[in-house]
Amino acid sequence: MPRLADVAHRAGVAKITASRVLRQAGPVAAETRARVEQAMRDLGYIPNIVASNLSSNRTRIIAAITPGFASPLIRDLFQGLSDVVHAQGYHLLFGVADHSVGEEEALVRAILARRADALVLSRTRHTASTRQILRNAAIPVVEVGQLASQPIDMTVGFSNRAAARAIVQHMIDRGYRRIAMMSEHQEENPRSIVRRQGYADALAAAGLTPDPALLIESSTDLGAAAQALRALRRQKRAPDAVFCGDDLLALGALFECQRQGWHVPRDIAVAGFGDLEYAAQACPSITTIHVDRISMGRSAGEMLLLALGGARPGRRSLDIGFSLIPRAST
Amino acid sequence: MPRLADVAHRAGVAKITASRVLRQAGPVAAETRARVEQAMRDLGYIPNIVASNLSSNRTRIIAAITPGFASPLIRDLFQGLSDVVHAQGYHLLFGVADHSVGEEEALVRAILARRADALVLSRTRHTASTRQILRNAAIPVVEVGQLASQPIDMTVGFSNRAAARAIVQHMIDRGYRRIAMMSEHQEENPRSIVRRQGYADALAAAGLTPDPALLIESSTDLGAAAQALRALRRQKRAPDAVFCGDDLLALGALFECQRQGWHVPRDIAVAGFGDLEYAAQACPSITTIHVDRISMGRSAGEMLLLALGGARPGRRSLDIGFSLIPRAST
DNA sequence: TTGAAAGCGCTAACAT
DNA sequence: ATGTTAGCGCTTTCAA
Repeated sequence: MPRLADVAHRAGVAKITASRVLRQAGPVAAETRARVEQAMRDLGYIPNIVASNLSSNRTRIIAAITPGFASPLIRDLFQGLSDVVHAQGYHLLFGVADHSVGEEEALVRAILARRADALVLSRTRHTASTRQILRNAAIPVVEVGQLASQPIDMTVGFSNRAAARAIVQHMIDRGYRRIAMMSEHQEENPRSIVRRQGYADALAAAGLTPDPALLIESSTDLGAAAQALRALRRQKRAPDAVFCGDDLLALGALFECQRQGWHVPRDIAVAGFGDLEYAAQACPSITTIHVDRISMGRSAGEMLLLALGGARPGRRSLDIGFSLIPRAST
Repeated sequence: MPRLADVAHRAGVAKITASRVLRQAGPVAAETRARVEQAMRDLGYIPNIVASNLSSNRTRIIAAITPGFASPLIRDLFQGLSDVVHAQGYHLLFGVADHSVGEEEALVRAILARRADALVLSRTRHTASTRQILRNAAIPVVEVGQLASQPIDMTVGFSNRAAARAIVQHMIDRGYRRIAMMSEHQEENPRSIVRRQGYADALAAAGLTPDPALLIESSTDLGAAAQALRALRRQKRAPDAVFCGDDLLALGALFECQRQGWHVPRDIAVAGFGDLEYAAQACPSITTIHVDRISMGRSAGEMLLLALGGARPGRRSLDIGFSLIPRAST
């Protein structure tokens, strides 16, 4: 493989001049530049960025730690993020930490060892030692999704609690009184906890007594959601509405209603969370919370790029908000 | 930041000995090892993998070029892939090439410049020069998804054509005769082309005359699918069945049937592709093609790891197949 | 089992 | 505008 020295030799210049052409940095005469570029083409030169990384102490790698690729949040987030950072020559390196926070810590170490320039965390709970390691590393870090109350560095997201509260409030306004909540097990999805808090907030604000029998867990699976809905309906005092912590659960509940011949929203109202592609088109369409996930990713990327550019902007926390989308299902 | 030399000094050994402990390579006395490990802990040492990369000429980075994160195929594929490669200390680096093949070539160059040890391509059409560059680079490459007929190196996937043929064949067997096909525009999704071929294969095998009026395009969007279905039904000789090139389109079509009061499958049968989570639970459940996407990703990872381990296995092409899942919608 | 010396291919800092 | 020198922090090779 040709090295920069080979290019320089062929162009009749010193290595550093070829390097300047490569990086488009520093002053190079147009004529010299052309000669070097020609030499690069002639040799089929592909720079060794690893060497560049070592020498310059920057990798142009942004690492991202995620619980997996499954969720639409993650998917759109990374779409927006990669759009923004690719445009500046950065690449995204992924670490998947599905399970424990301990796993996260090991990943953080591995990523620091790779000298990533910046880090994206799509989870806001971390071990104390993870926080410490990251503070020491002094690279830009952005926590994204649920807005972090005590960010390690920066955070972009929205309040799941406020959003859940808003949608339950909406159901109360519509006249529903026995509102159930179906959500994932908290271990699986930490957001369930805060969404439940928002649900409780709304009930409390309306002076409604929460009924533990109306809280039901379901894995993220339409079949499980259908089963959970049946369980709710079997109760003596069945709910007149159900808030699902996720549009996928809402869709499962909706299909179950169709199978059983329960009219939505007359027999039971259904609300979801996330505004996934099918929520607007379902029959009936599903009331939900919309979050601009792609722009969340973009904003995260922009904050990182700004920080990488040396600017340490005032705003270390960006609440991108949410919107309530009332539809036919409530 | 502490360097390996600092660790070595503190442990009273030479750099190389500390290096051997770090890499768990080469012979080190248990007692020496313990001293070095203690020194690492004392100093909070985090190795500089960039330096290691340069020196050893391996990065333990597997790069993946994808058209985006949106599709379930990509999502599950990378889930499986990352599971397998993380376990061996490899990390995944992403490049998104949504648009042109020219963009892909630039990305391939960038990735080779980063000295990725291996590459995953989730698209099987490439420029001649991309193929050439990759051949020269001589790193393991796996093309995944649609099984490549002329793989650059290795390929894991299935035949979209055979799968489409199978499902249309199934519809014919069920007695449907005017079978429409709804699919994405080929520019957006190259798989549409081969799925259409499979559709044509099945019609031809059954001696049915293909009717161009029954071919309709729709973007991957439930609203667009609903609109496309209405257009099909408005025709003088309306179809009695529609094969959607994607479960999402099938879901959109199904919802439209619900809204219009068209009975599925009596008024019109609907089939999809992909067996997404909602296909089994929809009302009625949707006939579709199932592909084990996660295991496809795992297999791709295993092939790469094998090749990286020096083995150049006989099988450079792995067809993981598909299965037809007949359900209530047909 | 341990170590000394010589790079890996590039860029930073300081000339000229 | 161009060049020289000296590393970046590790691993390889060879030797003891």
